[in-house]
Amino acid sequence: MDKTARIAIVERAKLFAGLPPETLSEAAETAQVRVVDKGDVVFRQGDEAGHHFIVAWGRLRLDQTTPDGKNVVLRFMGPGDLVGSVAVWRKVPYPATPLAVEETRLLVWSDARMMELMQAHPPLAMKAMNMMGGRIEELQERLQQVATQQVERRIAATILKIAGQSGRKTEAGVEIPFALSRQDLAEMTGTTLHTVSRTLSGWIEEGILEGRRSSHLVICRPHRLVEISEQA
Amino acid sequence: MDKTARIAIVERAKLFAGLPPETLSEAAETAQVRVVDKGDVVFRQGDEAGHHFIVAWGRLRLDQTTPDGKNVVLRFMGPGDLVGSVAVWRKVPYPATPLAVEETRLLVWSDARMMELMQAHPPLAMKAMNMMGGRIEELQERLQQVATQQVERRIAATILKIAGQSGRKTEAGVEIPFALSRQDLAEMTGTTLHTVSRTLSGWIEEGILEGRRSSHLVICRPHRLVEISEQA
DNA sequence: GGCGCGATTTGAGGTAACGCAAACCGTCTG
DNA sequence: CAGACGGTTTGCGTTACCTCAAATCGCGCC
Repeated sequence: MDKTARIAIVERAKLFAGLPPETLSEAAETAQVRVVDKGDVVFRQGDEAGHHFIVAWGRLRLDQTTPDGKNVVLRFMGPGDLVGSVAVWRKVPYPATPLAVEETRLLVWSDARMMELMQAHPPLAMKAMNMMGGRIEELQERLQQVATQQVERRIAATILKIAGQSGRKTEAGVEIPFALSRQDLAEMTGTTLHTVSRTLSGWIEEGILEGRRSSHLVICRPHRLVEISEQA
Repeated sequence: MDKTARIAIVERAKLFAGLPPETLSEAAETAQVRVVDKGDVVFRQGDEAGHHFIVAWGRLRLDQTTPDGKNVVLRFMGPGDLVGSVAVWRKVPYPATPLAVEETRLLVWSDARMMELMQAHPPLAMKAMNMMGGRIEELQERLQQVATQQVERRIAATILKIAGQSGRKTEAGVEIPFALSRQDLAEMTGTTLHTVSRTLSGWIEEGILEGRRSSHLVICRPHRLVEISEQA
């Protein structure tokens, strides 16, 4: 990966978006590159946090495992997303495990390097706070959903959110361009894969979705899903 | 409120803790003071965000109302806690409403003033990120709880967390020193006040708690509550 | 002291969603 | 192509929790 490519990645990253070219250039130069195969993890929940990552290509699923062995999917992350920084800044162990659901390439900065960058370029700190704020809002919204809405609405909202982040238009509708299992959806919405399967089956019957038995999900009637996600 | 008092408050605030005296002094000088009566709000969800607040004395309940009229209690806040900043930094409307559950006094900074402070004192930005990170972790933990654990465990964990933040030792046990209704607990744990009431009744029977019919909750056997919050 | 309001308690019945279990189906492997 | 495997689908009994409803209590107010 040459420098131009790195700059392009850095430029697209939410953390650096809109910053002056010198900043981008310096950030790109000081980054390492790391490739993670499908199924492998970037780091593990509980590891000491020493590095910041930005996704260049690929897709990660951020998992949190509870003491009693249950798993929660906190979010999916794609190009431009920042991974691990919250823990590094707080000097606490990584609170979750990012697992590659497809081959993924990341830019890496050590704690020290990122610190230098942020001190040399103050707007970076502002950007970082902005991003963290976004995470807080997202989490508050999800908490509210899980706490007040019933399963069908949560599943609909979750699929729509993923489609909004990563969906691609095709002839048939909006496609989610990676393997998203019923188990994943269950662990994002706080339900069981059985309930997710039943719910999706229903929607496929009604022509809202396509994608029986794995393959990628395609949303044929997004508007209908929105209705479900908003229904009283 | 004189300057010494303000400095004492600023010093205790998590945002300023450990910073050099000049910083504290400058922060204290540039703050306004605001008093909010019990039952009144500091601002409303949806208002344009223009001010940062730090709780000096008193207690706030942070409420988020959903489009369909349901309410979620995001957290309780006491002395030292920062209110509103996430929205100000993100330049989005306040996403929730802080309501005073007792008379509360706050220090106030305009967006511009806080910006100046942060530019003059870079460690402030670090502190701010640290606090936001803490919120993220807290929210992730609560999401995990609501998504995977059953109601009894969630209520136990919530009471313990509140006791940890605000509890006071008394002869009978740890007391939660403000009015915490069953409705509040229900809106924090994603259940109904009926279920909370039944659960607490059970615990009072068993001597784990005291506090039938309002009055303040007292935790007589904290260890037992911890067991419940961890039980498989 | 009597009254009325809001919070709490408790009961009874219903149901959304879970847990278990079995069948099903692509896909990869040898 | 047979076989095994992992994700999925579906049925059925169970249950934790909700909803509706009523009784009870504490407190402030006149």
